[in-house]
Amino acid sequence: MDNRHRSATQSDVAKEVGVSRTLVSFAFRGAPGVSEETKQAIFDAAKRLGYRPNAVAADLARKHRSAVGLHLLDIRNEVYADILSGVRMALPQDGNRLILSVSRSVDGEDHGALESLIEARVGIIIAATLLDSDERVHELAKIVPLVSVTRPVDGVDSVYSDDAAGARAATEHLIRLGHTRIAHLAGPVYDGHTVRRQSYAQTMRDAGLKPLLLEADDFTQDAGQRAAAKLLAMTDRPTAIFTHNDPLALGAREAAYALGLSLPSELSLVGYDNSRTSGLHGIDLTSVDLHAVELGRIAGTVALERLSNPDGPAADKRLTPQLVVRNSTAPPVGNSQM
Amino acid sequence: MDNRHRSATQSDVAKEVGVSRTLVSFAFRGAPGVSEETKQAIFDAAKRLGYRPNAVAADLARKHRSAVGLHLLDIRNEVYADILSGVRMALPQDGNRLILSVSRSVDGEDHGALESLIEARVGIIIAATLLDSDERVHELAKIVPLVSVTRPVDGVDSVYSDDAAGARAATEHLIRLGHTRIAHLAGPVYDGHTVRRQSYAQTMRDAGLKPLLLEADDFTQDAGQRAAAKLLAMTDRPTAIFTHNDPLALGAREAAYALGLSLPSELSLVGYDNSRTSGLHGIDLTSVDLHAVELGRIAGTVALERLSNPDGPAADKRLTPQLVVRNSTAPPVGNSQM
DNA sequence: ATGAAAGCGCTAACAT
DNA sequence: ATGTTAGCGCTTTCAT
Repeated sequence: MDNRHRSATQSDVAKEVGVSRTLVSFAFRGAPGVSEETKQAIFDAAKRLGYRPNAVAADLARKHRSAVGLHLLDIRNEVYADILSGVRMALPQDGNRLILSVSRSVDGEDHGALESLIEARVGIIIAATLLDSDERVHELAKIVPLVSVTRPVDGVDSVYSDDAAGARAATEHLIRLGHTRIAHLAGPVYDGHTVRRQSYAQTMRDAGLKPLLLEADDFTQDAGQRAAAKLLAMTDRPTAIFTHNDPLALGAREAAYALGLSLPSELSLVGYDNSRTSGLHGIDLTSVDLHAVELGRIAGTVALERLSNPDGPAADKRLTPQLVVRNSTAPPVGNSQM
Repeated sequence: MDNRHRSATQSDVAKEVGVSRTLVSFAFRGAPGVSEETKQAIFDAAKRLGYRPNAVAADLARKHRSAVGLHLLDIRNEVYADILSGVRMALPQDGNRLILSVSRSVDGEDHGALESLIEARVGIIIAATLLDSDERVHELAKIVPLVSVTRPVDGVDSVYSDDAAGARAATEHLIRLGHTRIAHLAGPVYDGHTVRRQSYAQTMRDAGLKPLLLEADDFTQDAGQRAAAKLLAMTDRPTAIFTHNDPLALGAREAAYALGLSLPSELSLVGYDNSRTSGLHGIDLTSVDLHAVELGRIAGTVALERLSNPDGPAADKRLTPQLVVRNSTAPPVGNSQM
């Protein structure tokens, strides 16, 4: 009884018109060698029968796979939504199916996610963000072409932002304002995701300052709030915090207000993402723009290229992030020593 | 040369082990009737050859289609990201492929979007939000099972929030605070998407007040800012604005600040969505929560049910929204008369 | 427990 | 211009 929605096939159309299936196939793909007359007859019959091409069967018959698998770490994070919309922009209107896989939670074990994309026989996987180990990423890349977004992986198509430069710009901005006790609120640690913290630490040391790093247990606003609360409870609490991403910064912001602190006079804050929220009046969060939409757009383009040229050299597209200074950062006040 | 990534098939495994394809198929689906011994041999060989089941071919061979097509109006709107994550929660870990289709822009012509989902032969389409005419929705539903999220459609599985109640609650909240010049900032008009404005207008009239409605040309923050700027430039400008959604409200907020107004003393604002942003310190936007994640979760559940019972009666799940009062609303001040 | 064979809806040589 | 035939990788009767 599953045939309630069974649709007509090429055979049905062929029978109706009185021609072979081949002609129907040709007609629908605009292949040459079908007379105008029969073409019309075929389209008419198709319409009458409500025939729709079955893209899946077509893909199976053709050898090549055109579907694009998109893996998103956390769709509720604006960055990933932006990447998704960038990818969409790059893909042709009606060309490649987009098969989505979103991580359930940041459990580090993205296993199932990519696995299901592979079983769906996508022609390529765009992954933003891969949390797996470098080793495993290489294994996966052997099975299916991979475009790593947000994280550079050797020998694998990579589209990312220069995190070292971004973190340096953020840290230097705070140092230049006169801050000395600058903390970095990082996320959980994963292969390929420690660039920002390292660049921060290096920049601090280069300035003769002591790095103060705290890891949040997730990349969310709540995690940021919890972690920042600890940071702000310290006897010699930092006068500035630079966070791994905007949600974390927004969480830190809540923690600060909960303590009655006011920004930026008593605490300077720098986020990372330059999400729409950060530009809102009253939020005014200084943040590093990593051009997420652009990242997605380029990733989509790279994927398309890879699909048509499987053996070309791995792409390595690095965008330069941009520090957007707003009103959440200011020089430290003299009496904020305690 | 496309075979660089060609993976092993059941035949390859069968050959390697020295059994028939049938056994391999059985073994991988856990079908009964395969001895432990051969099962082991099969799995071993599969591993050796790097065999991966081809879910697409399997779907083709089986008659029923298990893939779920998800249509999202605007992924950069948090509501849709929430719906997506709700849907994900409802679908079994590794069960149903999720094929995504996102509208390029709000051009009203979602045509291609759903069309490509149909050609991808998904078993069901979860659509949030359908902008098409009622008539066309019914046509589509004849071709493939449809779950309409966010908008009730007669005879079609629908999962939505009681917009009339939400809009009424918002409007009454403002009336109760003492406002009389309350404007409604609506979005572009589409079939099935005028409930909020109508409920607002009705509530106003019921209170003996005159509705003041303005349509933004999109559902975005920018559109909201543009439209609100007009509203606030009126000689007898409203003392309160209730918007169709949060981005629109956030835009109105920017417009207000750009004019040097302060909230909520000089302008009360009520949004709709209760997005994360609205709860931020300094934003504090009073908003109607439509439980987007829950909407998605239920839609996923309904879709699964429909897949296993194509002929059941259409589901009609209506959630009750909740007004969340924050600090963007207050009584009008006496001297705000102009 | 195991295998043979037909078929899912389509494409792609290879005829005619 | 049109038709024939063999697959694509898998599931599923039906035999054995």
